[in-house]
Amino acid sequence: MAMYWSDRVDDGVHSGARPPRASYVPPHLRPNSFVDESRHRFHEDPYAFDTRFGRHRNSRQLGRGLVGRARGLGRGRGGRGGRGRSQHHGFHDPVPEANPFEAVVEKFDELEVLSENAEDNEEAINFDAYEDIPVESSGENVPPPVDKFEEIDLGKALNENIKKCKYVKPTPVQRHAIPIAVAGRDLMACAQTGSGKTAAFCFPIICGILSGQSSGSVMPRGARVACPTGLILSPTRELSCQIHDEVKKFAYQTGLKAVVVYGGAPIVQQFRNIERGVDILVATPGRLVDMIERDRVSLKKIKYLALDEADRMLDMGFEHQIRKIVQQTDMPPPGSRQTMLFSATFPDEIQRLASDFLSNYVFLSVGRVGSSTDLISQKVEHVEDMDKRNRLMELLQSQRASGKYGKQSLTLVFVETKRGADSLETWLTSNGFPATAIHGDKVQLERERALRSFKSGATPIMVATDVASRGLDIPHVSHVINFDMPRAIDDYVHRIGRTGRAGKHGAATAFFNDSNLPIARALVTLMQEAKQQVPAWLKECAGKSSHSPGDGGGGGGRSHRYRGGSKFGGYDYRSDTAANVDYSSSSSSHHHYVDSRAYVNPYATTSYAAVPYSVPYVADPGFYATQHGYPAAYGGESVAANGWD
DNA sequence: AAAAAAT
Repeated sequence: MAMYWSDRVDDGVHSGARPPRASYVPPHLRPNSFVDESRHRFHEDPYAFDTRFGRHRNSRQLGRGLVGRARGLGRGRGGRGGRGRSQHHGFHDPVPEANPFEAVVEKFDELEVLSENAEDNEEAINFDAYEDIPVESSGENVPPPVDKFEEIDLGKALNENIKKCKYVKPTPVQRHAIPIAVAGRDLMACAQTGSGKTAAFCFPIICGILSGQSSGSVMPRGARVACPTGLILSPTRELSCQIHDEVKKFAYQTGLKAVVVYGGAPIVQQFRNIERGVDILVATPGRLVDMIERDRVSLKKIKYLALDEADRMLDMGFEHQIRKIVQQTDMPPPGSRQTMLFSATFPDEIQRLASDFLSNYVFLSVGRVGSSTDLISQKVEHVEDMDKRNRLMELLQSQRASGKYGKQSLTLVFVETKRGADSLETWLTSNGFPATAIHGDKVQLERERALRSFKSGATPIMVATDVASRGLDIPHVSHVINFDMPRAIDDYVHRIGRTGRAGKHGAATAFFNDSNLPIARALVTLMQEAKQQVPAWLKECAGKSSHSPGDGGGGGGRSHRYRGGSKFGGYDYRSDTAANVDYSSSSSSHHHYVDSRAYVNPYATTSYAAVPYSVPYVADPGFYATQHGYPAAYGGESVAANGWD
């Protein structure tokens, strides 16, 4: 890569000082805008989507730096506007911002076709299925939900990007969470897998930074400490990368810079990336701690903190690191920053831990209906360990025979151990099934290669440990097989959530035997709430199992309490904690929205999701009709989406 | 007894 400004740095200004890295120039030494801009034009030239979305190059230039200022004025909040940022990037950014939409052009083509169909079919959508969207919010003065993105002033640039993402309408979690977050409130949000959580916390962060007053990520003179304004933490490297890809799309041409850091990859390159300025840092905990300890990242400017898969982040293995990051650094305390926690599952105990990080927060729970669990046909088979491979083979053969196999119909197989993943992959491959495997013992490059190969359909089967259970948005996963059941029901929820995304149908098959008895009860409850047929033998197992780690009855160890009695995927623990004096006061309010119609939503009858659900939910009786067969309409039509979950 | 996450 050419180093445009290294000369400039070396001559004069810094002659006596330690020579900076060739790739790094402190913001105050970067060249002025006009010189830079001409170079920009040259480098940026072929923007595929420009014609596609009818954008003019002028508007792109406008978008760089000016938009923020214009918006700031428009809101009367002024302050920093575009100026603070452009001191270290924006017009001055030496590295042209890559077009984050280019990579998904194919996907857009697909989407256009599908959304046309969706419009045709719109009236066929079974809105009875959405009759009782249970949305519950609690906390003081909860900002009301919106029905359209336009109802919130997210700013011109962000609105443009939302359009480019083809998000026509907010998903339920977005409708509720975005107004809460844009109002500056802390938030604990429980929303189903595949329901658009990433955008729900990204939009407010981007919007907030753009309109904020702080000088944000401008680096101190001569220092190489990056001071991001927004921090997004996630539990796996791949998920962090995925979030980063989304953030780049949402923040495109806003002048904001998003960088991702994670382990298993050369830290030097990541240092280079953050040195160029970072407004929004996406990270896995370990690498971030490392960078903080090396004084390369400071969290003192953090105004927005988001934890994705927050329950996992506060789980035993992670809690220490998270506390270190959130409570033992120079990060501003709750109240001085805005904190948002998102997950599909939120056990009480984790909520209790999480409240340490929050200040007067709103709890939001968006229920199952219209979410992935309703769109996933769940099936449990009693299979002994020694029969699992044969049964898996039968399933795969049956899928192949019915054409539900290949690029558009991926199968994700979850196993318990890393070793198990490797051996199953080998076995599948040697039996003629193109499979790959992903787990934490593989080097990062292999992990990424496996994921790519799976996504592309080159190997339509992927064997995975729980490294792939959370958050990953892999289009076209039509079948999730729990070859080994997880120990905790929450993990089951996340695993099956890899299918049935963005309104698409999915199937989940679990191999269950006596070693899984501990989660039988929680599994039955979960399936019943998702209106799934539960085999009689499984109910019997549930009766037999004394205490499951998921039903709230168990004691000791990691606790995954599943609220059998709740209609919701999540439940504000504050509302049944008498001891919690902070929130049981009369000043707190408790909203319970049932149905997009009960809460007047004239748009609910047209399209429900950001990416319209094109497939009406109709329970497939054929799924259970045959013991081994798979339904013909398996998987339905796909509506690919990004930023879901 | 498992997976993940820093080197």
